[in-house]
Amino acid sequence: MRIATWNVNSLKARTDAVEKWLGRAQPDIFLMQETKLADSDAPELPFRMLGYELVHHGEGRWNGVAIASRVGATDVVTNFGDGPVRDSSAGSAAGFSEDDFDPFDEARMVSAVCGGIRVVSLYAPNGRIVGSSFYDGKLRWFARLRRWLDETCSPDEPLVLGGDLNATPTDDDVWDAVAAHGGTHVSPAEREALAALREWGLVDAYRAAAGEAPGRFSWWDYRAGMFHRNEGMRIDLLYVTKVIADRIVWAEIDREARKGPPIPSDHAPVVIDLDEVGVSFDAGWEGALARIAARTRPRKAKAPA
DNA sequence: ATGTCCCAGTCTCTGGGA
Repeated sequence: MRIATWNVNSLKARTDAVEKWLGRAQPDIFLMQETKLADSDAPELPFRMLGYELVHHGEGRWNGVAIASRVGATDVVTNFGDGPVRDSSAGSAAGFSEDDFDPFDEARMVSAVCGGIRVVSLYAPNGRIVGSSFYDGKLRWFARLRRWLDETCSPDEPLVLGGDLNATPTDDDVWDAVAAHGGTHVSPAEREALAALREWGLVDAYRAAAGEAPGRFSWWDYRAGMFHRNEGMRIDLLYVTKVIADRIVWAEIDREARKGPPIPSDHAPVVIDLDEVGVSFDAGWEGALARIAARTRPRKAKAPA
C-alpha cells in the first residue's frame, strides 16, 4: 500500500504533471492540496482513466483539497463536518481584511475511508504574520482538527492524516529557523499544535522512517534560487496512527518532482509504503521507531549547490 | 537580492495570496 501527499499548487495548472507523476509513482491513495478548483471543475475523468476515484472539496480560486484513491473511497467528510465553505470563484471574494478571515469558510479539509484506512487531506492556513488574525485563525484551525480527532477518530484505528500543514515540527525541518517566514511555520504555538496531534496518537511517518535525515524538505520558495540551494522546509507531513506506523517499510520526499520544466509546484510529494506485516509497538515506542528507521532507506539529502 | 508563480478581472497589466 502506497500513500502520498502533494500540494500541487493548482491542479488545473498541474494536471499533466500530476498525471505523469501518478504513472511513475503509482500511489494507491493520493492526497492533494491547493487544487484551486471548484468541485464542478475537478478533473474526475482523467483520474478515472488512471484508475483513481477522485474526492474533491474546493471553493474555486483558492485552497481546495482532494483525495484520489484506487482502493475505494467512502464515508466522505468535508470541513470537519461543519457545513459548506465559501465560493471564491469570483473576484468579489478576493481580498480579505483581517476581520473577515475565517479558516472554516475555506476548503481545507476532506476525509474518506480508502482501503480500510481513514485518510484526511489537509491544507493548514498560512498564518502570514505571527500575531495577526490570520495566525490566530491558523491556531484555531489546528485546535478544530485536534477536536475532530477527539470526537470522531480513535488512535487505535488505521488513520493517515496528511497534507500541507504549513508548520515545521522542529528546527531540523527548516533550513534556517530565524530566516524562515518572519516567524510563522516555526513559532512555538504552531509546533505545539503539531505536538498536540502527535500526543493524540499520531507518528510523523517520514521522520520515523528516515531518522534525522538533515536537509530533507518538502517545500522551497520559487524565488531566489532557494530550491537549488536547498533552502526549504518540511511542512508536508504524513501523521499516522501506530497501527499504520508499524507497517512503514519505505518513505521518501520526491525532490525530483520539484524540478522543471515545465514549471513545477513549489512543493514535493511525500510518499510512504506500508507492508501488510508490521513491527510491534508492544516492546516500546523508541524501539519500534528505531526498527521502522532501520528497515527503511530514504535517499540522503542532496548537497546544496 | 522585495528575486516567482497562480488566480480572476480591471484583461498583455494589476492586485491578492503563498
